Amino acid sequence: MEVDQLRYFLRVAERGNFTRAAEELRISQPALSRSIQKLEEELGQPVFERKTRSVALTEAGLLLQSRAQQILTLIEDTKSEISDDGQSGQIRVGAIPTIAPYFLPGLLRQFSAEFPKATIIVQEDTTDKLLHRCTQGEIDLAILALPVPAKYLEVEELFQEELLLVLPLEHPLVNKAQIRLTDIKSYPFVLLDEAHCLSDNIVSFCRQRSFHPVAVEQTSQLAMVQELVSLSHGISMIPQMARDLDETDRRVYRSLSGIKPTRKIAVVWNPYRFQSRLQQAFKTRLHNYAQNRK
Amino acid sequence: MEVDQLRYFLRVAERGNFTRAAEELRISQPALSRSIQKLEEELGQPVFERKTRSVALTEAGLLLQSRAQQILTLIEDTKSEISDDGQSGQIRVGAIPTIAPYFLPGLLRQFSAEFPKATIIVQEDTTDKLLHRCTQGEIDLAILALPVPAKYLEVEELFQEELLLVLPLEHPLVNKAQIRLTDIKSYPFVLLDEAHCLSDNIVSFCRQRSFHPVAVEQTSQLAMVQELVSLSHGISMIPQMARDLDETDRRVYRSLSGIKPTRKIAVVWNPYRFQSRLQQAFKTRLHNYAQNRK
DNA sequence: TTAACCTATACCTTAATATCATTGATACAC
DNA sequence: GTGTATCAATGATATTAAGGTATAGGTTAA
Repeated sequence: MEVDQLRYFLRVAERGNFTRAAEELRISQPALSRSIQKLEEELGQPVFERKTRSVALTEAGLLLQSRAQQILTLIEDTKSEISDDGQSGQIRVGAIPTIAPYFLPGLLRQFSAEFPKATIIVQEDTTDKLLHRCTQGEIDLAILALPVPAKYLEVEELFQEELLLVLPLEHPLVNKAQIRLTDIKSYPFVLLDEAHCLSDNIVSFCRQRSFHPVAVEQTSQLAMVQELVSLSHGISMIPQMARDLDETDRRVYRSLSGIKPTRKIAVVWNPYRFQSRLQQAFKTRLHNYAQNRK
Repeated sequence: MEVDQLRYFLRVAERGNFTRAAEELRISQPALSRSIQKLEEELGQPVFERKTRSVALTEAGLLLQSRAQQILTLIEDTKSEISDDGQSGQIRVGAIPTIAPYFLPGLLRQFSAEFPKATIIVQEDTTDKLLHRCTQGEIDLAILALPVPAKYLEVEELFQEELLLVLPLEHPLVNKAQIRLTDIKSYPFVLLDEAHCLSDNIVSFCRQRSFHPVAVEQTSQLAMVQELVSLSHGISMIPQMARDLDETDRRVYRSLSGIKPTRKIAVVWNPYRFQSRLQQAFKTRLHNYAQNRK
């Protein structure tokens, strides 16, 4: 049983298709077929049930899948652990799009200065995809907003931040001394599309106070939300960190009176994997940076 | 990092010598050297410190040793687990020399009849070597006498049996109606050499009753002890199971009056390794056989 | 200094694994 | 129902990696 065979096997299992898996593995399809054949020969039974348009795992294959995963992870972690000098290496950080551009740059600049030999790879994605990648070991840690359905993952809260109301310049509420939640009920909202958890945060906050914001427009970027608000397409709520970097005067930010909407930012990682010293250093710097942000 | 590389590495680490390890691995020494070199290249640092007459593990090597062990065990167990049909496969049983020939044949006959496809390999060795092999996964289970210093191993007692006094035909004690421990104090003993735990059992039993048996002769086999007793070299104690198979009339077996010396027989295995269904079947048959022995 | 002992290197052979081209089988569209 | 697209498997061939032999090179011990 060879390491490559296991790697190949897992990819086929994931894709359910030899041809596709072979492409991703950058080997030819016949090579992949034969590799799996050898594996099956050694195990004395097939691991895939070949259907006409796809392949499915057999019972033995299902068992092998989890074991192969373990074996490869153990090998990967062994290599990291041995090469761990606490200074060089790479850290793969995931973050949701409503955090990444507003929070990471400062942290990364600071961290890179302290650890010049380290390579940091940032991946932006939605919460559920980041959690999946974290579980799979494709990223080392993820920075996202609570709540997270994080089974088998470690979660540590970093900080809480306010969501600010953002209004067009000429909006009637701009001149109101105190804006309460009930005041905004009747105005249409501009929100991020449903893949983003920020919308969930906002909607669930409103719902708890028994109204459902009417979204007139759904976009995929926070900057777009801000621009649309400036153009009077609606009002919205924007995290403090995004507001801090917004220097325009074409829109107005206001803090709600009464109970303020907030979101909690947390870091998530897979505790079953080896944590390099560099990773640990990154996490402590992350906590410090989160504390001293203001 | 290849599976073979890890296998090679572990052997060199164990032997502390490339040439010797290569012989055991049945590859040439240069092939082994190169394989380790590639491994070190991948890890970015040496795993062995080459001394002039031997090689020692570096810090990285020490780390790799335990990880490599884990990885190979995981791979082995995965293969067993997948190929496990509950009928075929092999079981490697270890037993101490004072148990193996008297206890195992009957059990093995019975087990082989029920599981004709199974292969059973019996290895006779001393208690500490068997425990070590069990820990290393070189044998699946061991049958030996308590007490066992079995860290990280599972121990289950099978049964207890009496140690019988064995005397030459013309020995003065033969005609005594009841023989007590105090009666034998003055007679010289024939014992197994110190590698065998049966001697420990006997000596510790006597010691607890405050006398130390004088050994005039030390042999390495129980059959030899029996023969020497017949030739009046001394007296001894023999486990019940060995007495049961001894059909000669050239020596006399007697049960001691009062507190009788005994030994406890137990089965030991490594709970951290995968237990095949065949192995589990063997263990239940082993328990049954031990119970119904009489 | 020489012999013994080890590991590393150079060079060659063999075996494993890849690729390319193609077949064979099934599903789906028209 | 015939044609076409989709896949995995196979055969022939090329490439690459691993292993073997011979030997160099370095260190210890007699």
